[in-house]
Amino acid sequence: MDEQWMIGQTSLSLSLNVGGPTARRGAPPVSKVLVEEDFMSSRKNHEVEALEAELRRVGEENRRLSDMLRALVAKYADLQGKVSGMMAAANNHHQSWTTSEGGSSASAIRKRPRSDSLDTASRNPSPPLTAAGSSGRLAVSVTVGPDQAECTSVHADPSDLSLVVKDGYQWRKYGQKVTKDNPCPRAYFRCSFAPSCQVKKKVQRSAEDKTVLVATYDGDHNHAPPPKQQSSSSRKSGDAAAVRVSAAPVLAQQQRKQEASTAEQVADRKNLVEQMAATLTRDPVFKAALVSALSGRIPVA
DNA sequence: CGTCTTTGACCCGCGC
DNA sequence: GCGCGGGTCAAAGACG
Repeated sequence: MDEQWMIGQTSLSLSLNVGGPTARRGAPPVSKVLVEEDFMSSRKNHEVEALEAELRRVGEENRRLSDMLRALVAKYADLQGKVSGMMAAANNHHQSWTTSEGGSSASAIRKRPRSDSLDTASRNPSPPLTAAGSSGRLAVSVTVGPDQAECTSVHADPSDLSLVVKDGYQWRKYGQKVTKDNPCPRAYFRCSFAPSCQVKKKVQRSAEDKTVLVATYDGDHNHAPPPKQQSSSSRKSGDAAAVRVSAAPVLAQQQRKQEASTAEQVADRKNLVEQMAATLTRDPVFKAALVSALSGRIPVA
């Protein structure tokens, strides 16, 4: 976005020459015509003045909007830095409790089904996986309520009005409701990958920040996440219905498909891990967070 | 044609 | 008992 260009565009100088006598050539100097021309000229002058006033007003507004935009961009950069820091810290924290703490911390954060899956990107506080085609969505935070409901806030494209949080699972929307405390509607989803899976998901835009989608997960999946190539690429919600119609054979089929594509997935994951590692090591924020985390663990003399 | 989303209606729990 | 609000159902239309 080129703000300077936009600002520059507002300083328009209209070289208008309205109602000038040059337009007429060879016409006899008739007084009546002159009077009319004077009248027209003064009228058009008024119009020009009005237009110029309007232009000035629009220019002012444009400057104001530009200032707001600059402030917004600054805030965005600031927030982005903070998010990077948080994600680096979360990664560090995640590693610390998965590697050193074992069972005790598992009660604080509910274990996720197959959390190593690539498709659970939006549920894990990991860097944004742009390669996964998540349309610019960015997981910001994951919290767990006392009733085992896991709450995920996802930054969404404000222009995207859908309440879809891509987490790699297949969801079937079964309801939508406007709640009292939030003008944005809440959408209700059920896991459609396995008919026996009782997981439910509620997705609602945050009342404070409408670009934030808040997804509340209720329950645990009793199945592995669907293979990546089947999730919401060709279809909006994948092959959910086939699973519902005849569960057992299709599930077996899914398992076979999964086994067949395991080698492919392993290669994909390797690639992704390498990409993520390269990205992270280039990121100065991550480096700084890593240094501070390591210096906290390794006593520096 | 099968499946999904939409949306109004219905159900149920809770507070008064 | 009544009203309110959240959650779910199910018919209808859309879509691939």
